[in-house]
Amino acid sequence: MTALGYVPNAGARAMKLRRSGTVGAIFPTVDNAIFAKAIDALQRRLAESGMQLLLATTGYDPETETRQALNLLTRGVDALVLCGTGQPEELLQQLRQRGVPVVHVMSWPAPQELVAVGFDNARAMAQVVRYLLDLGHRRIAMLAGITRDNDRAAARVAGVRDALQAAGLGLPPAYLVERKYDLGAARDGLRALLQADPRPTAVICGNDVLAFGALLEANRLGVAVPAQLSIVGFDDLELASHLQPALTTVRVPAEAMWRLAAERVIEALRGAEVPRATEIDVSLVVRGSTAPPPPRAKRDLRPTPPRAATPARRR
Amino acid sequence: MTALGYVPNAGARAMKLRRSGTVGAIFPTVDNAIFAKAIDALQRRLAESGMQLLLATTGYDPETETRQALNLLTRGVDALVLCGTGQPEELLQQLRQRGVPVVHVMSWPAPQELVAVGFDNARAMAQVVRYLLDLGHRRIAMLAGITRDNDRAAARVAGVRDALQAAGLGLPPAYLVERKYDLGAARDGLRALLQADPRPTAVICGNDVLAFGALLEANRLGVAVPAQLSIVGFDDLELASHLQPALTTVRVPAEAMWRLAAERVIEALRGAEVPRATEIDVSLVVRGSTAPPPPRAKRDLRPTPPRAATPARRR
DNA sequence: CTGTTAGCGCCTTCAA
DNA sequence: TTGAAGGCGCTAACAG
Repeated sequence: MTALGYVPNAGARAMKLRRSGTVGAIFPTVDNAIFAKAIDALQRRLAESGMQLLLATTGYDPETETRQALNLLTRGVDALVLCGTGQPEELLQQLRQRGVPVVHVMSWPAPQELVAVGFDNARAMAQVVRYLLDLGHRRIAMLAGITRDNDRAAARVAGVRDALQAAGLGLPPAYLVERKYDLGAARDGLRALLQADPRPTAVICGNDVLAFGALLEANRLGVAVPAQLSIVGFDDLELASHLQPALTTVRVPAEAMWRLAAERVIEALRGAEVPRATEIDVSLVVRGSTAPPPPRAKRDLRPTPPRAATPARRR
Repeated sequence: MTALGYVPNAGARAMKLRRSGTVGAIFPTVDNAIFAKAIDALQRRLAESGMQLLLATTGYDPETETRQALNLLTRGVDALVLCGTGQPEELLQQLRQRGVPVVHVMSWPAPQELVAVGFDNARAMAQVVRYLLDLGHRRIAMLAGITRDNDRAAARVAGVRDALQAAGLGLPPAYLVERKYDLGAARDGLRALLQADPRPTAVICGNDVLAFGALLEANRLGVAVPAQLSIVGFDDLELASHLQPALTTVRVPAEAMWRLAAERVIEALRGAEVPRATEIDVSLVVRGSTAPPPPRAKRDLRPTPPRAATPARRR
């Protein structure tokens, strides 16, 4: 019978068994190494249990996320994996009443009723801030991702802001810039931050892509990293350790986290009681892009006399 | 009725309509920006036509590719998108007799009976070789991807080899190294090539990831790019234009190519007659990582007296 | 242990 | 225009 090339029909199978062996995952985009890793890990773990991944992307738009979620449900997915916990309430409610298992990844803590596997974005950033403070930095700026409709990006900004406030500092408007996660935007963001007066001695980036852009732009502008400017990223992508200087960043065990998310899905589909929120540990990896601030900048917190902003040479 | 949260059941629908509205795509891996772009483009174009992407990966293993293809068919995909044309004959035959539309992407030309959208990997590389020859290079080496089970990687090596041979040169074993597509392996590969005597004055890389690694390693070793060593990549990933020096590379219009592949799928599912093989134009983008060879190296083709190999400092 | 059958939810056809 | 019914391919329950 296999000689005849028979393969079962999944539609009929799904109809009878009332499950499709298919899990949906919705990502903001797939064009970011951190999500590529996620897809990879999810896909592999699900495949090990004979399940297939159905992929959808939202372009960071919550309405699209809702549409895609319903689309996937129509497609008969047995469960959903979502990024973060910031989904529209109406969507969450609909998923709840439909009884589809949902696992939220990358955020922790999470609202009571959600199943989540993630890390504490704010706490991680607070750790970064404390590290920079310990080095002697006082002028700490942030090159953040777009926080709108992105609970992780927002939590990272909040973490930085709160930690700075706790240290008697703050995050003034000129020290906070939001940019898309691409190298061009990141470079532009760094230039904007370098216009601030006094100029920051350290820039915390919302993720490694932003940090790569910042690093490249600093190199181009002749701003020495880390001597004149410290840069910190988030994610620890492969490239982070290869750049020169190597990037100090927050390591996220993405592979393990997404694998665990897949496991939660599988448990839930087995009918097992799954833990609500699971925290994944992240840690600061110190490399060459951070150092104490230059002596002149260390002295005080008050504005230095205005200087001409570094002119942005054309590429 | 939508107020009750009704969504149709895709299984039943698929059964009745004899199509699932689902297209399968099989990639070697998703953890490479070039494939991430591909997934993104495919997914978007299919979504525009109300179709959903089912994703599978092979880890560059042809057996896994066969298994995944059958898996996807079981899942009821209406069509398949595959990378390259190097699939096992038994798989292609099975797909043919089953009558599933299949589109092969990234390779051109393709065997008569296949529907393909791709570019001529060998010709693109020949163009790179000619460019380097015109600059005056004679010692041209290649840092290739793993060619086994990868028709694109193999075609790129063949393109380089043939073009060198046509110029009365060749690609001796010491000038050809194959490495996985990751930065660590690429750096190692560059070190290996730099041991060759005489040392190459230009290195053509199988893709941009390898080129990034080569560039980073050259920087670390203090080998000036492009003054002492020219480096060429393939793909034109975002990072290529941002690195210092910016990478000379072959631009592949990935977005357009994958979109067209999706279009071919859609046409085929409409029952339209689809063009067999469509060639996508690629072009060399000259940036800062290539220049004429250093004067000393330019002189002759014969081995220079052996020197100590560049010692590989630890990172 | 093997063989038969009902029904999963939808769409299309045919009847009223 | 609205309504009823068959069958897509499978599995599980049940009969022989």
